[in-house]
Amino acid sequence: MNISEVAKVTDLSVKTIRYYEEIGLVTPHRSSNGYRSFDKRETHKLQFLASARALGFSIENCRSLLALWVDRSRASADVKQIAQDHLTEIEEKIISLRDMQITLQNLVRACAGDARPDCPILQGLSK
Amino acid sequence: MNISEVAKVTDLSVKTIRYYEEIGLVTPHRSSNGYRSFDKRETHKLQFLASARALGFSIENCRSLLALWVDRSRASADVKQIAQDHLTEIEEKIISLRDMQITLQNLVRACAGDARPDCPILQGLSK
DNA sequence: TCTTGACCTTCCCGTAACTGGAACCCTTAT
DNA sequence: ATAAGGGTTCCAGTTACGGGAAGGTCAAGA
Repeated sequence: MNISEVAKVTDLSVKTIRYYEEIGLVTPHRSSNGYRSFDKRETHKLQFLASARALGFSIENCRSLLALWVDRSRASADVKQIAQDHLTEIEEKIISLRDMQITLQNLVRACAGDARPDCPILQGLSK
Repeated sequence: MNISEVAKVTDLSVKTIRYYEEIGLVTPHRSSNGYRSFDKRETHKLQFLASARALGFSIENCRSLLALWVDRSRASADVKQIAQDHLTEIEEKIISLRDMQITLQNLVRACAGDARPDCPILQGLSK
């Protein structure tokens, strides 16, 4: 499969796939004309990467997960550790965003949002 | 005030303050020795910026908010618009993170996390 | 006076994970 | 012959700074 076809089935952009090759996540063969050629295995890797990225794993975590995925003798504990750590990060981000949300909601609610200059939002920010 | 002192009172890093000057958010005077010298006004701007950044506003939004802040003839509607848009972004991020969280929680729960290779997390990612 | 240490300066590189664009090659159809 | 629609590489830009080098400035102590 050529790159644009793989892009379609994996729902990744052509640019992204080239980037993943550049950083060593996939290693497609090359046709005689120099075009990348993706077999089933490399395509499946890209699908795996797409799923992991969709769950917010960093590229480096994806690299680790991919290595565990191809390693038949892995321990599931190693996978779980990565996932658990990532989950913790997600929870922290949610908490941080929620704090911002609450503060902002209060400011927005208090602001008339009309033509007058008085603005509780700006007041809140200048303290 | 010299830069390190301002850094302390604003709780911004020295690097960050220099960066804010570079992109035109603040314009400190210079002492005869070339050191930056922050008066009350510039220091207050930095405090404003620190608050806005803490609420997750982008630098460009901070620039707009700062302009409205110094503009005595602003309409509070303009401020509210920026805040409301940002609030929407935050809500979208939270939703996205919560989706990831739920999916990941299910995978992590299903994974034994022991020495065996069987791993529902990897299975979930390879679909 | 000299030196030491703590300031300050500018300048340049690196980060994450790509995206956009330029310049150019390959293939197929008209 | 040419045009359209693939493909290729390489370079620059994105966000909001942080790290570090090379070097000027200042106040205090020996």
